[in-house]
Amino acid sequence: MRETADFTQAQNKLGADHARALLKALAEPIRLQVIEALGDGELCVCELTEQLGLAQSKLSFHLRVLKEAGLLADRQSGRWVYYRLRPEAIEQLRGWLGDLAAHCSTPAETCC
Amino acid sequence: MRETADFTQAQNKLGADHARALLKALAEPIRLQVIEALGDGELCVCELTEQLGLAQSKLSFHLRVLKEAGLLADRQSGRWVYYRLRPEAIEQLRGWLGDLAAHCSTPAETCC
DNA sequence: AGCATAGATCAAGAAGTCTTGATGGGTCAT
DNA sequence: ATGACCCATCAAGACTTCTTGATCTATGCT
Repeated sequence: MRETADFTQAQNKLGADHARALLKALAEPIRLQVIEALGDGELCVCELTEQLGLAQSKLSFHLRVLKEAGLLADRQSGRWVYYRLRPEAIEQLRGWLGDLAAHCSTPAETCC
Repeated sequence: MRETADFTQAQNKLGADHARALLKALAEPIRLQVIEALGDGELCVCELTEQLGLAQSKLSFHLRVLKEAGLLADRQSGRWVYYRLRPEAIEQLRGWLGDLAAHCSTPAETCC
């Protein structure tokens, strides 16, 4: 199972695949650290590498996952690439979870 | 990385580990199907097996993951084990995501 | 042009997760 | 007590994802 789709475009309604990509992207400690590190504003890869103490290619791998899920946006400036959060993505996921929870209100019944 | 913790207890604040377990649990198509199937109310394993067309041991594996994440509760009655949703877990995750998004509001600054 | 730095990508191996089929424990009916 | 059924668990293999180190491209400096 490979995640190749690019979910960068903002959408009001999240498809199940996009939601899964977001969930999977967030369910990883390193990626969560990246998210938190970017909470204070945009950073370039070298700064992130240093702050998190990660190998460059490892960080690059996780940045790609986050970006493909739509959680990050990047911007090149000279030699540097700056990554920043797209909080809309988190909000979209929250909305999706809300819809999911809304489906879970029917009263129980017997089975078998 | 093995998830052994039992997050069944309701808590107002979600720890990062629990949040990750929830995210990971939801980021799987079969487990999502289970959640959706249980949206209409509690079902026993044999019903789920039939509805989703899954091998029994496969379903059992995923039920365990969902239960350990706190998304499901179970109840034994005679020979049958009934599983039901714990929508609080989804709400907790929504809350956690809200907190995460709240951290992402600081203005950008230069780096390197 | 030549060199240094930032970062992406790739291939191979390590680690994690899922699937499959077999086994075992508990409950009920006979 | 025997047998049938429901379900959990286990071990082995299949498949994904992550890590590591090397290589490659692009930018900018001298």
